[in-house]
Amino acid sequence: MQQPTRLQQDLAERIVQLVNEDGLAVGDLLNENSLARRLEVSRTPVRGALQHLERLGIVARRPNRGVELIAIPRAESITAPTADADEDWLVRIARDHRTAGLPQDISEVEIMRRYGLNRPTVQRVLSRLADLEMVERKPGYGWRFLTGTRDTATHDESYRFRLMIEPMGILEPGFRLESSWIENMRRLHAETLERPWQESSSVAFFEMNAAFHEGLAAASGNRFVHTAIRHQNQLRRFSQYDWKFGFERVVVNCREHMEMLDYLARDEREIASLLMRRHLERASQVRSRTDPDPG
Amino acid sequence: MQQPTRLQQDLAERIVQLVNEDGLAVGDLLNENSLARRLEVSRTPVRGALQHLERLGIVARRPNRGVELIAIPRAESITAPTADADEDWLVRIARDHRTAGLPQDISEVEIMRRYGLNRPTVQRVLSRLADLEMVERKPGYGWRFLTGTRDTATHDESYRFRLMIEPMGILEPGFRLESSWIENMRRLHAETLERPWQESSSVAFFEMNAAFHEGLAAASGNRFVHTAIRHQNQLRRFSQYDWKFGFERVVVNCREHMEMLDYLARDEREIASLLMRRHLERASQVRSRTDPDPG
DNA sequence: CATTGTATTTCATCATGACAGAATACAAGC
DNA sequence: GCTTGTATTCTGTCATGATGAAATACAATG
Repeated sequence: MQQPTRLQQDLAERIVQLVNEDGLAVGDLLNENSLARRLEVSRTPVRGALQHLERLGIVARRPNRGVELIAIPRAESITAPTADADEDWLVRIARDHRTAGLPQDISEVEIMRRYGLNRPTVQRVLSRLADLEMVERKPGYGWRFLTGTRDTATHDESYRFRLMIEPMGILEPGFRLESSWIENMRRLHAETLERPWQESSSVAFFEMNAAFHEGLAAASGNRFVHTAIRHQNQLRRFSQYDWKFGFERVVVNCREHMEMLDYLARDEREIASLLMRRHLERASQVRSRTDPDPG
Repeated sequence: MQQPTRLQQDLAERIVQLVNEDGLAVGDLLNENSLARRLEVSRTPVRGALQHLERLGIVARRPNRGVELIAIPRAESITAPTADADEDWLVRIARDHRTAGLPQDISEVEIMRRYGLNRPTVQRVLSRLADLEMVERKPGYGWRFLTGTRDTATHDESYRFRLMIEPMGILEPGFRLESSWIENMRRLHAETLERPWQESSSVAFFEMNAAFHEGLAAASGNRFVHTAIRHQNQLRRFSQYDWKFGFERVVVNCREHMEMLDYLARDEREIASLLMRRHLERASQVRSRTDPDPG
């Protein structure tokens, strides 16, 4: 075994996390069985993860005695480079269509040819795009892209939908926000404001933005709210990876987010909800200024 | 070719529909090419559909001249018996789990064995169940059912989510309702009230109920509202196919729906929206009476 | 006796090929 | 020239087998 599996990398990360949470020290012994039980997985992939950690010099195997902790690592040092393989194809295909690299109607084999993908992958990607209503199956064979004429309308519908949900989500009875989450978000926003803006920052900015809204949706305690917002984020990911509104809009966005965080930290949810409403209303108008709706 | 394909049956239905819409009479000729163009499909499946209609005695082929209409059928006489093959498995598997016929954790092959399904079908079904958050992939192999402890909470969350969306959907700027849809819904509801209630009516009642809410969501003109409600209906389909609240609740439900239809027919959308809010609030409390929440 | 090491079984994914149906092109008939 | 008839090509689904990884059972060791 050379390259650790996706699962093994995940487990390695989670093991490091557990080590930190349990406050273990150098020299302590880890136990394959209990790790497997806590991670809800069999011993086999746990061993793979431990071998990976061994190569990184974090643990050392003591035959028949346990796995000794050599160094306490930070979680970041293990993080796998690849996130979700399919996700990248989703974004790439959607973009290629927008930039007219792909025809409106297309077959699965055509995509296989163009991108050198195998059929299962293409099918997964297409069915995910279909969930997002970006493509649909044609009656006979093939698929058809749905975006095109409806793009500007979609934008408005998306914001009106979020206006129904996000402010109300904050008022859900089960709403509960970790203070560590708030702190983390504050830090990320502050860093974004301090760092000079570059073209390459747009993806990171988008993801922070998405994480903010998704985190609040998750905190609502209402899984349907959460699912709906995750869905929205995934959709917006296609069209907004290339941020074209300049840094001043980034500043406004971060300020508004941080204001909400302030009130949420004090559990002033009614105010936060109102701020969210205004935030979304403002954001929805941004496009109209730069790219006015012909309607 | 013996049995018409799924696609061919669909096309047969749509051809009948077109015949009715166009007001064609017995003796008129149909044209394969134009049908294929209108149905956005090649001639091949159209021919299959026409052969199907020929066997049913609705058309007759006139070689090299056209396809003659022998009888004007009602759309219902063609309707295929099978709706969506996967859908049935979805419902069945979800129910089998609820009634403890299936273990909490299960592998794909286990499902293949139990139901005699092939792997692609199992994978489609499982991934759809995963979209509905009824199952999730275990870290290693296999799947895990998520329902169980969370069922009562899910019920409340679902209604609160719908309360955010459905009343607002009626107020969407793009809202537009076909008057034929209103009439059709009125008729269905009236029939439900007149006909004696039987156990077997519960599925039909559920589907009418779902069609009402989904139709209004579609009318909102906001595709995200529509998608979200479709999603909710699919979810409720699993737990509510067996209606256990008696006929009096059916009566209340139909009356409330019909009241909304009255106002919608007069385009009194604000009132309809308010009625929808109250309707959902009442419906959400029904369970609490018959099956009180332990929390 | 608890722990790791090893072997076996089970599982899911991928690759390949067969097959049925849809798309396309061309021929034939009125 | 427009229509259906026929043949060919293309596409997607299903079936099968190979492969690598996870789950499980058992052995070995301190």
